[in-house]
Amino acid sequence: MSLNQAKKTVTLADVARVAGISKTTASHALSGKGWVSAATRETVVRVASEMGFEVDPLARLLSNGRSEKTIGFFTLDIDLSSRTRQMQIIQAQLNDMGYSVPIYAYGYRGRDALENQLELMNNLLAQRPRAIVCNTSGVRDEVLERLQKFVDEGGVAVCYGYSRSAPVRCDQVIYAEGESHYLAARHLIELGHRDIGLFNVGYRKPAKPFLTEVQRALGEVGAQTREKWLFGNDGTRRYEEDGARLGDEFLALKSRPSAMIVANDYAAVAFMARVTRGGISIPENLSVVGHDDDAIAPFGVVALTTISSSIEAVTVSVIELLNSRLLRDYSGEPRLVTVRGELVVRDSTAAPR
Amino acid sequence: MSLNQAKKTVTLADVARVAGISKTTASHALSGKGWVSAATRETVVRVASEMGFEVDPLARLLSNGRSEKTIGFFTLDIDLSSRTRQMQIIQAQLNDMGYSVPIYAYGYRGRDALENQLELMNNLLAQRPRAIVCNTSGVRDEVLERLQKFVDEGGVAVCYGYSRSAPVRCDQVIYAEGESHYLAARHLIELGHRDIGLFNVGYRKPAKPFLTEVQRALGEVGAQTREKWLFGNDGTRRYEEDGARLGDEFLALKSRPSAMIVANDYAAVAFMARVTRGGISIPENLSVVGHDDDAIAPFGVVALTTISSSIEAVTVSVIELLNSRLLRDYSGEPRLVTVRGELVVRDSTAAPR
DNA sequence: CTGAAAGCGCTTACAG
DNA sequence: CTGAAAGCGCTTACAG
Repeated sequence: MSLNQAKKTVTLADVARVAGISKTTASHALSGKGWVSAATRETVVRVASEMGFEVDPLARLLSNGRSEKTIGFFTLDIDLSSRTRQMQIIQAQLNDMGYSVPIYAYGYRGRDALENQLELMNNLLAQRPRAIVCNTSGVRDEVLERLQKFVDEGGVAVCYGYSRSAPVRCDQVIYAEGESHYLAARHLIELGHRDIGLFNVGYRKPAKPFLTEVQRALGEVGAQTREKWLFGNDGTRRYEEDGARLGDEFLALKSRPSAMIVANDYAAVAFMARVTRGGISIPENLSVVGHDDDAIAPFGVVALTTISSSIEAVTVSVIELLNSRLLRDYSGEPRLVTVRGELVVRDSTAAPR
Repeated sequence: MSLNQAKKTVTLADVARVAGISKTTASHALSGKGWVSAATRETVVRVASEMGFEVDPLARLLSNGRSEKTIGFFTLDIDLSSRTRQMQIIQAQLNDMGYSVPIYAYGYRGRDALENQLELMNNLLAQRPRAIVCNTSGVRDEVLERLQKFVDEGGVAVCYGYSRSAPVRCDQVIYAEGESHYLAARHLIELGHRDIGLFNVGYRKPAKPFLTEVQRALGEVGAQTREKWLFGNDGTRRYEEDGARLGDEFLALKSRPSAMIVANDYAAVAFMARVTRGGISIPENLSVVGHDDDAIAPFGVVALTTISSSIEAVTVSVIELLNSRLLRDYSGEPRLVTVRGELVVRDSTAAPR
């Protein structure tokens, strides 16, 4: 709008003037701090509501420090998976506790260059929230350093993410990703599989904890992974599209593994559909295990065996850690909670051949 | 943290003192506004960075009005569907244009009581963003009134949502939901179906534009909907769960329709899986059409025929409307852009029997 | 119980 | 080119 017709909003001073008292008293009356006679308070409250007065949170913040009722949520990617559902649940719970919980996210996967991440964190920090919940998945160390500073200055932060604990001295809950993949591999091995392929989302090839844990499981029975059967992607597409591509690559294989571990249920469901239509029947010719136990898992071409990533448990822990700091004033050492996945057997896995 | 050891952060005044100049000049040097000698500017910039100075956005805001570089995103529900992908894309584009785009959402479906909605909007407004993008789906009029006030005060807002244009005098893009369902119904009717069932998410029964448009299509061939075949839900579960329940209800039906229009692809996919395992084959015994063309649509038990909700088109329009106001300083009358869905035929529909 | 005054950290006319 | 001063809208010792 070119004409900045900003209607003068009503301020505390206006209220005070109309009510015939000082700003100080008006402030006290409205906030409930300090002493004010019942009569005065009543007048002020009435006048304020008549005039449509609302305190400017900015001014309040500037004059008194931290924003007590807001908790910032930092996450790089809001994907269409249980992970986002998890964020929602955390947010909902905090809302119920009376906090405002704006989400600082940066578009979708593949856009989170360091510079963008830093800016995002700075924007969040600028709100001076009471606390910060940080999904550390994909977050760079430089960004976590800023978070560390926030903590050092007396802010409370709770981080959650995969495998490695983030380099921040704050409460954390981590999901033991490697162990989960180990579970998946063990399940397949016990069924008799030795030729196992891997697919990871967001990495060119299955990376660290995923790959090594599957190799460990395989090693226990004298088997190993094969380079040809290691798949990944660049993490910019949707899970289903990645899964379908994987299906194409799989169908093009000269020699195929008898089982696939696909690190995302949506990708796994799309993969199964593509491969089934390519003539492979699951689980007769191919076993598939997913990851996350997303809502879609039971409803694909065949009900998907998967690893529950304990969305629930992570959520509960995050809230609990936060509560102990916020409500119970706990101020001890940072705590680390580890959550494990569980195997959920459905119909997509069976003995090979 | 009980001991509020907040390290004194460095302020503009500190920088000015160390650089041996006034706050005014320091401010000018840093912001690039007003005249400052090159030498002074250089000194100030160096000192500032040495001291790790960063302007407090709050103070800046309080002293100069609106927050130029932030655009607030208001949406009630971040569901796990294309709708969220759409939000991400809009956010990403705005990020690329240099805006910070915090998301103000309120947990998940079913939690958005008026009171909560209002508070959410107030929190967003408190940021004094340059602009607001508002997904009006499910948003109450009282909340939109607040948004109207924002617009009246010179803020720019763009709303987008289903069917009805929101009661706000601002640019809007609406998705013609009713027409889309009409398309779905026509498609089925042309295939020969007369017995069509409906499922809507978030409503107890298929509501206004959905129901009436399907009835219109049916009316054109002298057919009509049947009360028994109208399904809905309360909108608090995940789409897949809703779809599975629908499947159970469908299987329990004494007489069944020959086709179902399911207003969400995830629900439709789960519905198909459940019903298929219950012995119904699609499309031989039952045709199904979904809605949204979500990423999952092609990958269920059978590839789903659906209506694309033109996520892309909505996104483009929202950005364009925003740009014309923000970049090109357009300040004319509010504009209304209508976007239509398109039928995407896949394998879940065929002639009945 | 009430109020004058200082202060939060910046920006911006306005006067040199 | 530079700076003293007022102001953004509130809160909070501190003094009545």
